[in-house]
Amino acid sequence: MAASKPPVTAPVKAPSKAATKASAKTPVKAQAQAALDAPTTAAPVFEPVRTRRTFEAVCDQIRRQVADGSLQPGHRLPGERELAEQFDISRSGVREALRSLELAGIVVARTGVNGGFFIRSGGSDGIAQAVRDMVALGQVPTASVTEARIELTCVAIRLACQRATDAELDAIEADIDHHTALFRQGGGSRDLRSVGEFYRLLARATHNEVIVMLVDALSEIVRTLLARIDPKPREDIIAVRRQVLQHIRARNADRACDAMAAHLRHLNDYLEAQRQEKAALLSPVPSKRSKPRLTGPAAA
Amino acid sequence: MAASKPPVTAPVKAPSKAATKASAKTPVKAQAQAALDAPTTAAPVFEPVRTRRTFEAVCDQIRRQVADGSLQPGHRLPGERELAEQFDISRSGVREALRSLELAGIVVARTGVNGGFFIRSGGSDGIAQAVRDMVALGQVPTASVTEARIELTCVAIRLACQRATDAELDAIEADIDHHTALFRQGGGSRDLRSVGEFYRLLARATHNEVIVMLVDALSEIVRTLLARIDPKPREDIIAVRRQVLQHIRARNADRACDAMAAHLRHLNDYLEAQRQEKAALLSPVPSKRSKPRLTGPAAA
DNA sequence: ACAAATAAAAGGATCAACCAATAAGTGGAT
DNA sequence: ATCCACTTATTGGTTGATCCTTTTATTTGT
Repeated sequence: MAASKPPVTAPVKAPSKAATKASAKTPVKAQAQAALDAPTTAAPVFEPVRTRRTFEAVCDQIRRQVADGSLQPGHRLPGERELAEQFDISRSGVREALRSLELAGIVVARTGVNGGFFIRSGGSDGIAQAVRDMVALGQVPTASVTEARIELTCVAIRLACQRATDAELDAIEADIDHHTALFRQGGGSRDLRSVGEFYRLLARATHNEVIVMLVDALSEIVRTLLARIDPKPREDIIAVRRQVLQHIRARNADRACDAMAAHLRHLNDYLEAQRQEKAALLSPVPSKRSKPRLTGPAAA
Repeated sequence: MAASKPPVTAPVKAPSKAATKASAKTPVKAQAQAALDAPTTAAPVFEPVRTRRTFEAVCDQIRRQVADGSLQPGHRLPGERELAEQFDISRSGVREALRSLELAGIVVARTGVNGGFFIRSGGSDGIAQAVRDMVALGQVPTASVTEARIELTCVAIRLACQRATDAELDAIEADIDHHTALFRQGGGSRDLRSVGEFYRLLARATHNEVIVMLVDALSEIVRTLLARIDPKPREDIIAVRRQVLQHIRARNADRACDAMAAHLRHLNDYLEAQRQEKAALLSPVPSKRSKPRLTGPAAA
């Protein structure tokens, strides 16, 4: 049966598929290893290449097919069991690969009959997650994040001034009106969640999806970074947004940028001050509450 | 023995750890499901929450500990087997979680005794990968990518004009000199690889790590997007870089930006033309060379 | 004292089940 | 004929046991 269908995917492992599966499994690893232990002698002209675990090879094959259009959004991959057979690896290996692709936002899993893994269409969470991880891990100060966000927002405003259609600007205005109503209504603290909608709509007016993705990601990061801090000047936010929108309508990029940047900077300072205040309260008791680390620093 | 060590990680699954493991395993999923099928009645005020597969819960716990500093770069996680015991899940689940974290650049695996999973320190490949995936998948036109890159580079230049130290600018100049030597030497096609170094150094002069990450990612994307197209104007590139550097040294952001943007736009046009030309050659034969898709479009 | 052999620890991979969710079919009651 | 409940097959989700490979620490032999 395996011979009847076209060899859609190249087996990840070795030459052929022996019956007992006790065939050689080393060649892939040998190649990877040879590329890996280049002893960093002269100029670093070599690609990272990295160790090739089986699931990585699977990921690469699928990624490549997505990249060159062989696999398009909505398409369905063969089932885990069938993929395992085609790649000639175990189902676990396939699953690890699919996990990774799913985490990266490439595919999405659906259970049940007629389920399976499908190529995703939209979604830009991947970038947000990546930036968030960098922030959490790389000791990037939050100031850098907010600054980058300010700069990117200004870029978006300038492009929007050149390209925004009336319909898009109307959508922004509708969003502002929506928020105004929520505030008047006494919408409590829950409305912080939709702060990003304004920026997303603004970015969309640039007609550049990459800008949308980046602005969206950074806005979301800042939002979660400074979450649960309750900012007072709500009316301010509304006012500034209306102001920025009017400047954009007038195609006056400079004034729109200035207003936006000043607002964001001010807001950032305010929130940063609160953060420091809160940190000062907590600093006499670094405490290590009850969250021990998994293990201590590594020996190496 | 399990009781002697502190409960470092909360078991992912249910209440307790029964001896036979035949205990209930539904509560986590039940909760997730309850949160999931909120029928979208009123305003979308709920967090995405998403279905909680076990490995996702594991990822979240580790991510959280990384985020709040309990786990810092260099630290070592317990072994897969021990983690499986602590989380009270199978080793496969732990592996899937660790795979995901590794793909995201959070941890790195080392085999052998005294090996294990370690928290990574640097690295910004995650963003590049995310953007690349979006491009491959989301049908983002390459023009959007290059435009975003141009805008971001200008942002970097402006910030660099404000903050760059002489040492940083000297480093850029050294890089340019290095490339000049390579070109004169007739370095062939290999030198395209290090195009990004200039932009990385430039971005680093902003003293904003997020900008560095973003510029780096976009530069790398553009580089791979337009790979194997051999640009003629090499001397041009060197000349423009020197020019931009001089403008930055003079703290003249506007002129530096203009020079850079004009150059990038021109280069982009040139490469885009080549791309279209190449596409025109290929279009009469869409061919589907020998790379069949895994399956056809989904029924759903 | 140094080198080779060995043991141990850790990730890497596989297999064979079984569980859970779900779309599609089946069949009876209205 | 229509509609609802039930069954079923398929597919991802999870488990645990078993083995392989790599790497370091230790032992052992000269």
